[in-house]
Amino acid sequence: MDNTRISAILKEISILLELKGENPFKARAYQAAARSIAALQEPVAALVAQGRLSEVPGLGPALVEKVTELVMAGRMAYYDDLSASVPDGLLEMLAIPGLGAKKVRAIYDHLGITTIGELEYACLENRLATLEGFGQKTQEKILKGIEQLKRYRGHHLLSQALQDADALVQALRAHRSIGRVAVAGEVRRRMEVVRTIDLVAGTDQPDTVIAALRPLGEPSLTSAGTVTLILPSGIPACIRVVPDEEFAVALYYWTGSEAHRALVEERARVLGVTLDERSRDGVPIDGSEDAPVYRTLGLQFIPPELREGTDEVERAAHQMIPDLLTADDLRGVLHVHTVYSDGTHSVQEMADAARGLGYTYLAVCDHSRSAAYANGLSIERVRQQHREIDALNAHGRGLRILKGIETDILPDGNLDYPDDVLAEFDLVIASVHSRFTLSETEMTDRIVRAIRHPSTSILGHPTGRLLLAREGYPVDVRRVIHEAVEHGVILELNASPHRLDLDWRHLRYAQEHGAKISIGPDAHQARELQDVIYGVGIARKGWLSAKDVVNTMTADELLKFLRHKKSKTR
DNA sequence: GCCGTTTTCGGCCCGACTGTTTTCAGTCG
Repeated sequence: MDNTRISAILKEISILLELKGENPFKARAYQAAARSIAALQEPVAALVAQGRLSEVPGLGPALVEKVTELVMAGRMAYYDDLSASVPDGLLEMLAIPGLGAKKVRAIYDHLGITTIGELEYACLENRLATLEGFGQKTQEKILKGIEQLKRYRGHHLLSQALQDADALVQALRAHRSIGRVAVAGEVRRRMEVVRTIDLVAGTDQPDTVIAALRPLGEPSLTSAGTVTLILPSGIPACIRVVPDEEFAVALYYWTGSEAHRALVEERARVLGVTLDERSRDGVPIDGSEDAPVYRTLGLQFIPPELREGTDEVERAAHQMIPDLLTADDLRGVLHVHTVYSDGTHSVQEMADAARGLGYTYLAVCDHSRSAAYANGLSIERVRQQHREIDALNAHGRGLRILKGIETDILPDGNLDYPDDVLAEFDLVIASVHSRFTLSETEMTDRIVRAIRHPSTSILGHPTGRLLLAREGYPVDVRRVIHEAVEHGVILELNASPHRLDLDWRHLRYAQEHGAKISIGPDAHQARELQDVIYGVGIARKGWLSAKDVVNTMTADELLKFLRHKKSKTR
């Protein structure tokens, strides 16, 4: 059992304890232990074997015993009992905005409701509003939340889908009788959320595909030569099994999107060519990729991320598809948190991890003082962190640490420190973390005010959305983009797979209007530095090239760029 | 349930908002 799974179980116990109304500090202790284990560099199993589990912070005698049981026996009686005593539906209800453990408990205790479906029905019957502590507004809010959840249902984060797609590809490649294998569909197009994982496998033996995938679920063959299965994560997968010589066209076809295919087929029609899901004019096009499909139509290769049916085919016809950003173009990491605020690793640990990934600089951007929940930095602690960064930079071993901050944009649009303190940072990310309920005009004015502050370098996660969990706050994104361009402020493409904000649909508009973009992982632990790959996918989807993205610069170039901006606006 | 010390139990992160109340509980970031 790996650390991720152990951490997840401890986290679930903490939620179950809250739902049962147990001592909240006990629940928090489990949460702390979960976090602590997630941050460990070595496997818990190894610590158990060496009798060193008690050295992990947050693990006392009781938890050492329980975690040891989990590792040795593969299960924990306490968790099993707890889990059995709480209906699964109650955990799902917690995803509804405005519903916390106490309210869910009350709904269960007084109305006997155990599923979201029943809850919806009770709201429609006006039964919730009569419950003590609840009212009309709460009932409406819950109904709205349920509507939102329904919209999200059947969608999955790109990060999970990519991980699952990898596992599928590995499983298929392990079989010699399967030729070419590639990821297609929404995952290949790097949609921020996906409904299915599509793959194309070149073989005339669907049975082999089924055998190869049996360890991952219960694969079955549909009549159209498609193998389907539901993965352990809950994501459905479709593997299109085609003869190897039809691979290239099938990969093109199943990558989509439908709108893109319509444009390509129109192009083919004009050229007097027929293109179906298998061949061109009945003749297969050979290739391990689908580039030959585009070549045969006289088109420049269209990277899968751009295949959304806008103007990509027209651009390709005129050789106007730009060189898109690649992960190798990035030299520095912007926007990570450390133990100073709500991160799990120290400045040095984050720096070591960034160096290990080949980056040459790292901007540490912890939370500012108003973010009490995230242990935001007082002015004194800012200075303390700066001293630590200076000391680490004195023998930097190839990685430079920049003094950054993620400052809250206060409700009135001011930043969270006096101007003289803000001037001490190399880089200032300004983000909205509170008061999401302003009107669009008020919110936009608030953000514009922050953009106009001379110290603001980057506008963090510009719309504040959390994918499959929370809509962004209302904001006039185009106005924000224009203000940012005018005042030399960089727009963040937050690469956390939960955010991917700014959205790629806005990124292209920003790029066309001269905006500069930074890609930041918003990492709260070392492992999350690798989240930049999701940002790169979305950047490509937004038609960005290396020149549009500021962390393709060297540290010196970036600092010069930021200083220039400051001197211009002061 | 953990931690630290006050060596045997008290404190554990907090401020603001919202909706329900009529002084506060629950949720959220």
